Amino acid sequence: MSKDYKDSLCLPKTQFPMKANLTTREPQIIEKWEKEGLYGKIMEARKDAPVFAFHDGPPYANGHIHLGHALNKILKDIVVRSRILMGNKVYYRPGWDCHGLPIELAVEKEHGKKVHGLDIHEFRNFCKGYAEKYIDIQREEFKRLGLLGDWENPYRTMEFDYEAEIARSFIECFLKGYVYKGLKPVQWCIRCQTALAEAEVEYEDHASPSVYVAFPFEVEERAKWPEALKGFDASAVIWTTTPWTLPANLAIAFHPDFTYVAIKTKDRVYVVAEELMEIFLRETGVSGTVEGKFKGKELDRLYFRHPFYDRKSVGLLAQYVTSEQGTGCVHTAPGHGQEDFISGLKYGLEILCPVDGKGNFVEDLPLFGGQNVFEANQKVIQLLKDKHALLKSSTVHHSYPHCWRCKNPLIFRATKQWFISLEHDNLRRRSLEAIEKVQWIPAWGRNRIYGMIENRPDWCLSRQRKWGVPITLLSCDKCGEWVKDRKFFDNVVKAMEERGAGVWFEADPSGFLPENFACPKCGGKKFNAEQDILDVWFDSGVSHKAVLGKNPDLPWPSELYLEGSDQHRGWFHTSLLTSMILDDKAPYKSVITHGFTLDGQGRKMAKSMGNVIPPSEVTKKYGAEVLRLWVSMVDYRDDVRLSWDLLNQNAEAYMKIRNTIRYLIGNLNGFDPEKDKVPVEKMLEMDRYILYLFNRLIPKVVKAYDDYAFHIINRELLQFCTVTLSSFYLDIIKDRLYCSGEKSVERLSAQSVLYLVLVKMLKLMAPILPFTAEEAWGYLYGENAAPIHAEVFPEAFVEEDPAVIERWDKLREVRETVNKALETSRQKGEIGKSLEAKVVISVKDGGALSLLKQYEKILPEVFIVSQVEVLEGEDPVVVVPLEGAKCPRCWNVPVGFVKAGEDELCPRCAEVISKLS
RNA sequence: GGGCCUAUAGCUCAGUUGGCUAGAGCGCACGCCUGAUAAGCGUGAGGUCGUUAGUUCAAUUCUAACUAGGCCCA
Repeated sequence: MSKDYKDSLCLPKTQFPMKANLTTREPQIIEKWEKEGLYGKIMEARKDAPVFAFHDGPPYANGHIHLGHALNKILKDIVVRSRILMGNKVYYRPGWDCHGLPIELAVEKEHGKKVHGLDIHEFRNFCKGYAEKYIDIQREEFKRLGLLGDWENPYRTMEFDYEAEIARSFIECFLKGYVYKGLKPVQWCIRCQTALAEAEVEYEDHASPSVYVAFPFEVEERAKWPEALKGFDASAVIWTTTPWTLPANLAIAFHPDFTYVAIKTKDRVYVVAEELMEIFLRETGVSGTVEGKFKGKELDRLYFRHPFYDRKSVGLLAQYVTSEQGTGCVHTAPGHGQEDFISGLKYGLEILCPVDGKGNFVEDLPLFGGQNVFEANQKVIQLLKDKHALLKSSTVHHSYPHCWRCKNPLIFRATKQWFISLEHDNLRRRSLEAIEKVQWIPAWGRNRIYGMIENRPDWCLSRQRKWGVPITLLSCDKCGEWVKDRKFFDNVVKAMEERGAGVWFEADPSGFLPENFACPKCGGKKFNAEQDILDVWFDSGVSHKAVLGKNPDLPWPSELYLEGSDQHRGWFHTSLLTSMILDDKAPYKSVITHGFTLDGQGRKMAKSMGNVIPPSEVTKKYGAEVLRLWVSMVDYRDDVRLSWDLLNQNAEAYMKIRNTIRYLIGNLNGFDPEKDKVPVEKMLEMDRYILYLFNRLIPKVVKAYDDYAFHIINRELLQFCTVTLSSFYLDIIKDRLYCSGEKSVERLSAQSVLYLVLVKMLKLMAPILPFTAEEAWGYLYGENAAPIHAEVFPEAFVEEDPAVIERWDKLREVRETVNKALETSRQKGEIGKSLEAKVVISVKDGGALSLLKQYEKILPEVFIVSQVEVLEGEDPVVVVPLEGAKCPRCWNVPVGFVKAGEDELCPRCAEVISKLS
């Protein structure tokens, strides 16, 4: 029985725990970062460095963060951290969007009826408190993900100076002539006499009249009619469930690509869409024959006679015309419907709305003046019947919008609203031109936002709400002229800076007028103040004004915006428009979008589906690093999937990386880089080979950071750890590390590689795995070392020898063949571990033969076998199980033994032992 | 219904301007090791490249339609 030689080996040794215990360790590291002021230290270290301007899009201050937030903010954090390691100064100032309807609704829900009794200031205070509460909650949730930034000083759209900036920006838009007041249909409750937002609408079953109405073609234009109609006096038939809107009818919409048919009955000719003809005939009981067909586009701008007023109704084309119900000829009243309104704008129609806030027709409306709209339904139907315009009248039950407060049915009613004109000063065209100058990542983002800006209607800015920044305009009571006095606006903005946007509601805003101000138009002295507030999209849309350019570290324009792809319609869009108005330039140079988070099956995450994974549960179960690793694994430009299964996969990948790091640290035990580092040119060739491979990895990873292609980094780092290091290099050098003399050149050479790789690799992964990088950094350099997060990325650091790389790539191929042969032998039960084998390689190819001959001495090490013989011949690889005794120290089966004390050891071990004593 | 986008092994990704038997890692299966041990190593099985048509000598790659999914409109 030979003695135990374990003590004579240099086995890996470290306190770096194998078990990450992220759920408890991460919060400790975060606390440490805060305590030592890590972010301040980094900013200090980059004091004179070039600034990378990055602007945070503000999440809405409502509710807990969800996975989408986590994805977004972790991506941003990887950007921030990687740019810092590229040597830039990056000031990340997080923001929150604080105003708006969802918070108002939440406050109303929270406080119940009590809220209705509150005056506007008390109500706004409740809203403010609510937003603050959720900012605090979200801030903690974000910090838990390891996000680096100025969390003590975020920007908040409800901050007084921010509110003042919103007002100032709006005033600029107004004074530059972009802002006008126009009509727009909104959901309206005639009982509460108020506009309702979509979120306040409840859909319930409702019984409505259903009528088919004929609109005769204008006979005077017969020449322009489709051929099929020319011989007849034809009528287009519309279908509606709101007969009371017929007095406001100004148009009939057709689908340009639908086929329409002329149906001849015994006394008239009706036009309906071919696809809906059958339903039409069945519903109305009309019978007739098809006399001809034509496309909807032939009806563009033809005129029809209104069934009971002496006026025309124009034919227009619209994509929204459906072939699922109705007749394919859609009654259009621009004052009473969203789509009707859009079409009305497009065709230059009046936004006619002869209905007041109580739901009564205005007094001067012929035939129905003063009547309630719902009660007027039957009278309209009767009138249609009298005019022989009614084909059929019945009742339908369908889902219809109701007021969530009083539960009464709503109507669509045009109301006066403030708009930003897309045409004023060529805003639309200039914006489109600006889009071309921005780099969109991925590239299709350009098409998406371009199409939206190209086709969007004017921006409706006003909301009949309380929690927001008021539209600070006054109109003359006498002549209606809007006050454009600079001094007045300055006073308003100044007051807001001091006391917040609420000042507008405190007293009569006329008080902000200069003394003795009179209307320049009529000399009037009495003014009325607007009570509406601004769309919250305007708030966040001017963040570039309120946040950028006020601090040298956060300049305007921003280098980068990074948000979900829904923001092409949202923040990117509104920011662009306001910036074009205010500065005639986009506020960003490049824009990155990421996709949405879906479940493991690629389905949307929803409470009702039970597939929601809250970030807090991920950090609780796995830790932020695992979530961050997931973010870096997926190609975020497309939608991304997350499931517990996927997290598990990432937890294992994390363990692989962590164990590799741990092993490197463990084997560097006792290694003093100052004294022990072997210069590259004196290293063993295999060690240099690994260094070359790692050397190639560095620029690849740094470039991927620069390109924001994080999933490439994930793959490259993980593969380097598993393939190059763990299964190849580390496995091979075990013998050298453990069994060679502690300070032998063989061992120090390998340790030098481990050291270089570890230090540089930690920096490369620090943006993705900041906690782990920091933890390992501490084991290398001690707890008080300069933080890894203020380091810079490594650069390629050795001159590669391509011949070495080529030779070793080839040797690795041979190694694979040898492994297959060993496995076969193992399956046969001839050997267990590979050290029990001798390998005989026979090759014919001259080049390969000389290569193997050249390396014959170290091949046992490379293949992790005891002996290797290289022959010229045809048999590729023969595995010979070795029966002989193994060296009790290194477990190799040597060709010959050497006496060392009481035992026989292999020559190498004998020498090492002899030097020990 | 419209605009934009996506679809390659169970999962996450590669696949240069169309051209060898479509790759990797993970997972899985089987095995080895017990001196990285709640670790490490080896081997292997998995793909009609969403479907269908078209262009071409040749299509995962180009075109169209369809299907499924996502975002934004309506």
